[in-house]
Amino acid sequence: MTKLTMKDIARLANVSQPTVSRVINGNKAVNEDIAKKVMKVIEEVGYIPNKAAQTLKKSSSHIIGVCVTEVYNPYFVELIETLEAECRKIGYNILLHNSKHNPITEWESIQNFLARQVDGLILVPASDYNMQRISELSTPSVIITQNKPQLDSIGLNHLQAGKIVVESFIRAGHKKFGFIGTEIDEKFLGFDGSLRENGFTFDKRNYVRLEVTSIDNFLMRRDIEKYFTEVGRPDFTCAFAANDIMALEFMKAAQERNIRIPEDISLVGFDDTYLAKIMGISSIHQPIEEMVKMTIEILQNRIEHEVSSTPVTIQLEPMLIERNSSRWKRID
Amino acid sequence: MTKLTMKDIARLANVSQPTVSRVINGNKAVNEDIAKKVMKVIEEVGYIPNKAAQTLKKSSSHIIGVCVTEVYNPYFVELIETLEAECRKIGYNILLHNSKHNPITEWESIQNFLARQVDGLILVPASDYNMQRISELSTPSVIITQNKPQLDSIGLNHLQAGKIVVESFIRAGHKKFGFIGTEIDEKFLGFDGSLRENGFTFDKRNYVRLEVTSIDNFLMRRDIEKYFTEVGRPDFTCAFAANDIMALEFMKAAQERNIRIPEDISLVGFDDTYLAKIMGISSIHQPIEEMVKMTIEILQNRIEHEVSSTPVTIQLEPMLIERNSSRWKRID
DNA sequence: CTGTTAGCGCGTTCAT
DNA sequence: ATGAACGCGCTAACAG
Repeated sequence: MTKLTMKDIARLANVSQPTVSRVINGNKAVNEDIAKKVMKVIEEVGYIPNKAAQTLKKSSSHIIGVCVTEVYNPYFVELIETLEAECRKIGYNILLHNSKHNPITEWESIQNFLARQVDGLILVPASDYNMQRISELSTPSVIITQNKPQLDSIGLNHLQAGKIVVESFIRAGHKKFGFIGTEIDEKFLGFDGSLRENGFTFDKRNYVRLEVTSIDNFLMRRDIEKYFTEVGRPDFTCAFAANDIMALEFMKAAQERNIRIPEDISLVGFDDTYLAKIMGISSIHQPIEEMVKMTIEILQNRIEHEVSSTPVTIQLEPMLIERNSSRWKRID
Repeated sequence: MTKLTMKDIARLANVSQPTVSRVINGNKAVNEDIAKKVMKVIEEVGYIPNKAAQTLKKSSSHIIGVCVTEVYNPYFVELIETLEAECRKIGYNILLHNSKHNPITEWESIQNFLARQVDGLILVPASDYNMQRISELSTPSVIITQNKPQLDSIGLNHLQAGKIVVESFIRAGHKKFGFIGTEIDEKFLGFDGSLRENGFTFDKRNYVRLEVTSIDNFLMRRDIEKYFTEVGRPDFTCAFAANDIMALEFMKAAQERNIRIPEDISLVGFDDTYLAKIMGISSIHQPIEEMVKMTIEILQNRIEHEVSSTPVTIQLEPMLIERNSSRWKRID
């Protein structure tokens, strides 16, 4: 079966090609009987309009380009799934790329999106590197999970997240604090800042540092093992991990050294993914659905109304979900 | 910055539009100086060719449509990531859909792929429902993870996987066998068949059955809880789970009831995902990279040579990776 | 080597 | 209400 075009349908239905176009696009100005006949032919032969031609003609593809930084973390998978579902509801498809935290790759992806005539971009940014030129694009874009001044963005208050965790640790009687992550980000700054506010200081040796490039099981485990080898038994009684995977990896590595969670070390993760739920790890909840819905609303607005006013910045508040990994009162 | 076309570049470089096209497509029959000038202009203004127009002209989009059944299982995430990486290497993008085990959704996705002029399809089938009409498409397609007679397919020998697991259980001294899954599939048939061959029978009450629709943490857990509530302490000393998530959920639910893994119940999962690695769950390894590479090779062949010979069927052999969840000799 | 011409499949005037 | 004609941006065939 060779590809059919509108012309073929027109011939089969004894009408002109524009009439077929009108029928397909629900143009009312067309005789009902003719419309029915055309529809019948379309059904019979299984004709599907060529979106490349439609895109070319309307300079709109009904595709949203999405670029995330990783998919190892189930949080992003859930994010993508929700994005896809919500986009589908309003008639958009998603073109998905993975920058793997690499700004060069991110920019290549964006070029590709533009070449494919996407109507909008949704980005989990790999770094600040591309933000400026993204803001200069004629294609509207929204940053998700983080806030960036130059662009429409919708993120979580990471500073506040760090603070919430510190406060819960302090309430539970902890005095020595650990952090598990890849970099000095806002989560850490909130964590560190809140410690100071409460009269504590963060001991740098309690930073379990993973490489940004350690985004698989083997590499993360290696970094954590390295920490234990260098430091021995950790000098903290509670720890905040930058995401649930890190929390889980740390928990397993600790348990193998007979460090009990939460008795010896209380643990809080980030993202509140299914991993945290299954494993009973406390975690900072990110309201994915809310974020996604707002993101798409903003984007759709930009696409349809093209109002290039000042960037919209929305910041959602984090919530700590307490589970067994941190349900422990410290008495000493 | 409004969208630029080849015509604009041509004007800026004082050449004709087809010359720009030649330069971009690396056509050698073009004066070097002119080529350089054109390239310079392209660089300066940041021109990107319109792929919708290219697609329309060449009736080839350089897109592969991929439709999977779920993304909750990290196995599929890894599969998708590998597919994307391999496709990118040969200049293809991926359009990703999720059928959520629904054949209707699957067919809609395929229609969408065809509308977008994809050059090929890669499918994790939702059921046999669409196989026939997929085989009648003019767009080449390959089924991955399972074997289907009508189509090119590359899968794992699931029967053999069930058999391997049974044999390892028997060697460890087990006599009462459990299965955790959603349906009577080949894994189960291999498991059950091998039990018979070895003089055992599978007790239906030892089937921990999850709904096909239970593809998230909450629902799977509910199904497993239901099993424990109905059956009480399971009457098996070893169990084979249809995937790693199920294995993990079962493990956690069991442990909460003071059933020890592996001492009381030895456990083997399926897919050998990072979950199994982190949690020390034995699992059947699926050679993702090998599968993906072969899939793409077959597809590329079909796309380029269009040889519609008989379907290619490749079946890879499973391998059991033993970890702590089943390292236990049963003596009774 | 380069420019002119045509046409991919569709939506959109403009006539009728 | 319908058809003829045009053009979206690009590649390919053909002249010159």
